[in-house]
Amino acid sequence: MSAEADPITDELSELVFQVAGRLRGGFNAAAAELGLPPAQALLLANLSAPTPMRELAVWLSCEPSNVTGIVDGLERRGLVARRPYPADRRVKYVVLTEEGERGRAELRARSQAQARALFASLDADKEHLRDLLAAVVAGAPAPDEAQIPRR
Amino acid sequence: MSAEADPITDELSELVFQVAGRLRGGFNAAAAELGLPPAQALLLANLSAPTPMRELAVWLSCEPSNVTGIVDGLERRGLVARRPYPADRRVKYVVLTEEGERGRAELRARSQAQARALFASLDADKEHLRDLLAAVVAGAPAPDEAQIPRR
DNA sequence: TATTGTTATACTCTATAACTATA
DNA sequence: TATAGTTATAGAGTATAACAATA
Repeated sequence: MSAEADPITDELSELVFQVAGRLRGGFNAAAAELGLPPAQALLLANLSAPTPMRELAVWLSCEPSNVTGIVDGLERRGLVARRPYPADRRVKYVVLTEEGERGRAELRARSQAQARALFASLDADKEHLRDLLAAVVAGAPAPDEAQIPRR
Repeated sequence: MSAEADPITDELSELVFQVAGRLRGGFNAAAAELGLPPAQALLLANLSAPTPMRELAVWLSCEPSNVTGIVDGLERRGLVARRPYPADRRVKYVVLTEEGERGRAELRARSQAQARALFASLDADKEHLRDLLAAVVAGAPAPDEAQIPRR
């Protein structure tokens, strides 16, 4: 079967990539305004509670060895700190500093402002779009389970 | 205003990233099956007619210097060729070889199969999702001007 | 032995700047 | 002068493998 056999799938893929690209661009711009590289900003935005390094690697869908460098960067900026975990001394918890709390709130506020502008024209259809996208996520088998879940 | 003031925007952003992530994963997997790195696969999938290098850089939203390496890779694999443009001898057109045509069709078929599976559960709502996403793209101001610049 | 985090290393992708050949 | 493509180089981002400390 040719690629032209299912035009609606091509349209959906193209549109999802476009919307995601604008969201990512807005997030990266917000991060740059705060002087943060994208990977550090992504970790900061999702760090709401003390979390072991190993779990951060799952959130970011990357190897644990890379988390070391990302956390190093956030620690150098004074936004997070490593804290020992007495019950298992191999483990280190990453926690937000007070400045990290402020930076995280600022980053989330700025990136959300961009996202709000992107979806503004939908008005009352926003719930509708959410439900359809949720159906896609729920209805399709997860390729792997690594997807920055909660906030 | 706090980040919790607009939960629907957070939900929409999260869901768009999840769906886009699965699409991208499916595309990259299809590319890997053909032995193509993501950037080369992206160019191959979008090359339907002879195109100047400069325009490919606009398509890929990257600097022209990077297109050189990507086209080098595709040329090494025999999938594309550079063709001189007599009317302006500075310009090179990138064209698909016969093997490139086959590879492109195969890549598009495989990635589309993954996308079709992802959206399958929507059934008749696919048109609905498409219209809502199209409204987002049409209703939001383009973040950068990467839209048919000149010529 | 297995696991957490780290280090060292390499590869991909991308941006900047300088270069060439044309215009 | 300006433009198309190239080259050289540097910087993120990520993967693999080996290591120390701890379990």
